[in-house]
This record gives sequence, C-alpha cells and structure tokens, in this order.
Amino acid sequence: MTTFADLGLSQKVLSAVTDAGYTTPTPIQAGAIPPALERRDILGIAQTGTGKTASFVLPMLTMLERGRARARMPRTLILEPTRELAAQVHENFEKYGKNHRLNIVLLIGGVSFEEQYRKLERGADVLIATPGRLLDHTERGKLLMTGVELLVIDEADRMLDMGFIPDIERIVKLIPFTRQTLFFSATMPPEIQKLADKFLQNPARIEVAPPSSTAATVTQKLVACSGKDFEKRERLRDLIRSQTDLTNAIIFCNRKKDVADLYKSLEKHGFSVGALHGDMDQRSRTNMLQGFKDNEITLLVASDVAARGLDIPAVSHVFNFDVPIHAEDYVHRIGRTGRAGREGAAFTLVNRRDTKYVDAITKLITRDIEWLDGDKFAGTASDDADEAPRRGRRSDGKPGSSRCSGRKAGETETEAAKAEPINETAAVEPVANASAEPTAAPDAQESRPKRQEPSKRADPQQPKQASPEPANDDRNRNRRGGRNNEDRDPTPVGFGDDIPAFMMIGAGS
DNA sequence: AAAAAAT
Repeated sequence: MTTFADLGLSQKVLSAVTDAGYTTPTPIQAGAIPPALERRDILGIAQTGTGKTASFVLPMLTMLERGRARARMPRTLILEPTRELAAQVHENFEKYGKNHRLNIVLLIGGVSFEEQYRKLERGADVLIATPGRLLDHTERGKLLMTGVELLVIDEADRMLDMGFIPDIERIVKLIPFTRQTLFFSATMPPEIQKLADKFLQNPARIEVAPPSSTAATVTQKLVACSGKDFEKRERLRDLIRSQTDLTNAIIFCNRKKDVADLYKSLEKHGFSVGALHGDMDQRSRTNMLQGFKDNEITLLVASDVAARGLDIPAVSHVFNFDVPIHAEDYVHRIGRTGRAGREGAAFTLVNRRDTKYVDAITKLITRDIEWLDGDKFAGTASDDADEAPRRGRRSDGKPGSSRCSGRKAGETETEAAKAEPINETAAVEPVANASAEPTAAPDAQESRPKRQEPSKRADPQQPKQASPEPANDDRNRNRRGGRNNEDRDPTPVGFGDDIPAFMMIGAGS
C-alpha cells in the first residue's frame, strides 16, 4: 500500500504529516502528488472531502524549500472562490508547513489592506487569494505576478458558477506561461474543460469520486412540511430534537434573509446556534465558523457559502431547511456529512411547491430519497393538510393545523423528548414505514397534540451554549429595540458588533 | 431565483 513516504515529499513535510496523524494518502493525494513534484500540470477532478487540499499543499511545501520570495513577487498563487476556503487552505499551510519558515499570505476581501500590504512587502512564498481582492492589489501596484512559478486554481466549477471566470482569466494573463498549473474542479462541464485546455499543458489527469454521487453512509430523508415559515421552523425544531445521535449540524437555507431569520428563531428557542452567509461581516463569519468547528456551537445555519469545500470534520447531520434550487447544490450540501466513511444523516424539508426540485435531485443522484415516517404529498390526505387549503380555496374547516405542527414528536416539552428516548430512531436510519405515526392521516393524529403555542423557551437538547461569542451587546440591544416590528425587519442582528452600513439599509436583499 | 466576491 502506498504511504506518504512513497510519494517523494520532503522530510519536513513528511514529519508534519505524521504529526498530524496521517499515514496513508487518499486517492487524489496518491495520484496528484508525484506528478506535481515532477513539475507537471495537474487536472484534478475531485470533490471536497477527498483530501484535495493536501494534494497541492504538500508538494508545494516540498518545492518551496528551495529558493526564497522577493518583495511583492509571490512565488506561488492559490485562487479560491470564497474567503472561507481561502482561510482554510491557509490553515493547511500552517499545519503542514510548521517545519518550514515560509511566508504565507492570505488575500481576501472584508479585511483591511494594511496588514496585507505589509505581508506582501516581506515577500510571499505562498499567496492564497480570492479573485476580487487579488486584482485590487495588483491594480494598486502592490503586487507583481511575474514571479509566480506555480498556480493553483481550486474549485474551478464553482468559480464558474460564481461568475469569476473573467477575473481568473485576467489573473492568469499576468502570470508567466512557464508556470506550473494545478487545476481542480469537482465536475467537468464543457466550459471548465475549455478553461483547463487553455490553462494547462499536458496535464496529469487524476479523477476520484464521481461527481453527483452522494456518500453511501449518509441516510437521506425527505420531510413533508408546510410552506409557511413559522411552521417550517417548528417542524425543523421537532426534527432536531428527535435526533438521538446529533452531535452537530449544518442547516441550509436558500436565502441570506432566511439564514438570518432562522438563526434568530433557533436562538430564541434556546438552541446552540450560529449563522454564516456572505453578507455578514468577515469577523462574524470567522467567529461563527470557528465556534462551530470548536464545538462551541452545535447548529450552523448557513447559505450555500458553506455548501462546498469547507472542511468541518464530523458533521453528523445536514438539514435542508429549503430544497436547493440547483440539484448539484444538494449533493454539495449533504456532502458536508458522512465524510471519510462516517455515518451521516441528511434531512430535506419539502413543501409541495418544491417537488419539482426534488425530482431534479433524485434524477441527478439516480436514486429515490425516502420520506420520513411515511410522509409524502402524493395526492393522499396529506394534500389537504398542507398549506394549499389555507391560501387559496377555502379551508374546509379542518380543525387541525398543517401536518407540520400536528406531528410534533417531542410534544414541545423537554421532558417528553428526554424521558422517552424516541427510541424509534426512525428519524435516522430505518426504513420507517408509517408505523409510529401515520402522518398520512392528518386528522387521526391531529387531535392529539393540540399544538400548544410554540413552546415557551423549551430547552431542547441542552445546548452547550446559548450562542457563540460575538457581540452580545449589540445583539441584545437590537433585539429589544426591534421587538415590535421585528417581523418586518430583516436586518441580520447579532452577527457581530459592527454591522456594515449596507446591511442596515436594503437588508431585504 | 439565489448565492458568492472588491468597494
């Protein structure tokens, strides 16, 4: 079996890898490291969680041992689509480069230029950047790309999605063609292939983990739910509480505003929760993510900024509060769990308007996703239980609310949730026929848990901390102040103590 | 229809 020692890495790198506890390279590492060390171009087709980052960090460290950087002329450049990913690559360099004395510089937006100038001035062996800030620096004349010997373009397909390709092309034009180029993408649509052909010369092609596949260790469930936000939130809370093996979870929303709203709601209900989306100031983003990684926060409500690439080990659960509109996003989102062969669970809340998106997803992953507990819309009684009757045609006077609230499991009370350990772990693993609660018959069960108003300050599964760390002052102030019209005010409160002006005005979007 | 990224 191949070990790291067989790949041609330097002693310094090997010892750092060993210290980090790794002995066996992943397929992408075993495939990409040797040709990279021979200075070949690489076309790496690999998804997150395959060890992709180390597959370029380790050979780069080895190669950088010779030579040294000159002011404003970085020797290597890594382009990343998001700030978090860039920061994460930076961490990798610190971890595996601990035996080196290299200047690693992170150039991302949302933070001040001054320190970035200073570091560039000292000479960067490795520059890790998001495209916008990098171009900004070059336009200010603080950065020369003419000394770059090695270029990494990471997550190329995502760069494409985000409209970064023109920026990338501009940047690549600034770099001598004698460079070595490592190009990574999770998928290879035609545009990306064209780009690869343009940027790479006779690359070694390494492909692992077919795209649009979901890990076999992830249990996927659909959860029928109303389209009304407050009912969805309640359904989600019940779902979270009914999990017996939840250690931490990411909850995805499609919109930033919904991230903010759900975050507030969960916090109000006593969950240990953080939020992450692109309109938060950088400091809050960093704090939230770190708090989540450090297990100070159990739940992270996020936009798709967190869907790909972020290396958060051992997420036990993913909840899609919204069905992703692009099917590929589903794959990326639930790829946040079940990593490295671990077990994971992914729940997707679905209302009837979402079914076409669900169809697209099942088509993409070429398998059906089971409904939880016999949930389903499928033209049965459940149709009436959903939101349809309420908006639009007359409600036929059914006493019961939607099934969403009707099938509350834990019965709002903490007690219930704790005392009777919901052993029917139905939520997680089993094929769960409708045995426990035939949700398909709303009326039958509707009667029993007369849903009492949203539990007063229920205390779910005893979150470790009510909130992460940022800005309690502002949060509280905002919350009190905005009480009256809080529903109208989409301003994301509580995301740090310096909410940028642009978040205050058109916060709706 | 939405998110990400320079300000």
